[in-house]
Amino acid sequence: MPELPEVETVCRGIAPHVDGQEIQKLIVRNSRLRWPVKRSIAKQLAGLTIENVTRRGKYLLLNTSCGSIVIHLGMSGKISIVPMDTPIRKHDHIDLIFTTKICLRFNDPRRFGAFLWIEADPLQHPLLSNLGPEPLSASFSGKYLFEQAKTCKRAIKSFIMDGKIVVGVGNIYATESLFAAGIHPNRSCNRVTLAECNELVKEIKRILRKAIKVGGTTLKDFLSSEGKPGYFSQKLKVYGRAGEPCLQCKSALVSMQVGQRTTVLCEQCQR
DNA sequence: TTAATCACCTGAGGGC
DNA sequence: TGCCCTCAGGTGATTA
Repeated sequence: MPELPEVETVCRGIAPHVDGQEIQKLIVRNSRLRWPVKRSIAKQLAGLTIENVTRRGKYLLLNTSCGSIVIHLGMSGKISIVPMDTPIRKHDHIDLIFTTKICLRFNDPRRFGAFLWIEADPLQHPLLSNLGPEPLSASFSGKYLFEQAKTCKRAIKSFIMDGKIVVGVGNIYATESLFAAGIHPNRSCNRVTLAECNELVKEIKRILRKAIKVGGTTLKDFLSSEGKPGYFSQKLKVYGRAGEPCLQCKSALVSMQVGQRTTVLCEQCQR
């Protein structure tokens, strides 16, 4: 399931293949993604050149001179760079074919992903304009998190997974970061101190950087654009380990629901 | 205004 | 072996 490190890995993986490429055509085999893919955009895209590939939160932006293709991988989305005559597999919904006969292929079994064409500054689009800071940027600090959290009564885990607060922190990294910071995921935001916010932000940044370095986390669904798995799952300390001993205190890790998401925690180490 | 819940969707895994 | 059921999860929309 792609989170920020996975999307960053894909972004870095596809950029060398698509930067400067001229779009020949768009093939939409299945338009039923999170939002219907308008087949009419194929005419608009033909002839445009991808100037660069960037990322905002979990959105990939393929930027051209007159707009951007915005891709979200959802829960199970994968992007691969393949020769255009590569056989179609199940769930290969979209092909973006370049004049060099290279194809950017979007595969998404669960179809929670998105493929949009935005004819303006994508960062002003409603989907992206309200997003919080990038977690690895200087603007995401302990002080920022504390200021946002101090008047809020939500569970801290739901809070740091809210894209309006900070982008790109999904269930896996929120779970791991809260364990590393020793904070119970169900604690109300307004009961988290500035010192704890500093520690939590430090851990979020550390864990995300580490995950990016090894290419993301492979659980059931994620492979990079080159088909390689990420290796961060081998470093997870709590996620997916309910019932197993805590690596710090040896007591059994427990599983609970926070904001309709499964969370694993150590009740001894997280308060 | 804020927070919680719902809906979307399919593959994996377990039970029978 | 095959069928059925449950679970997993990101995020916008809806509801309380």
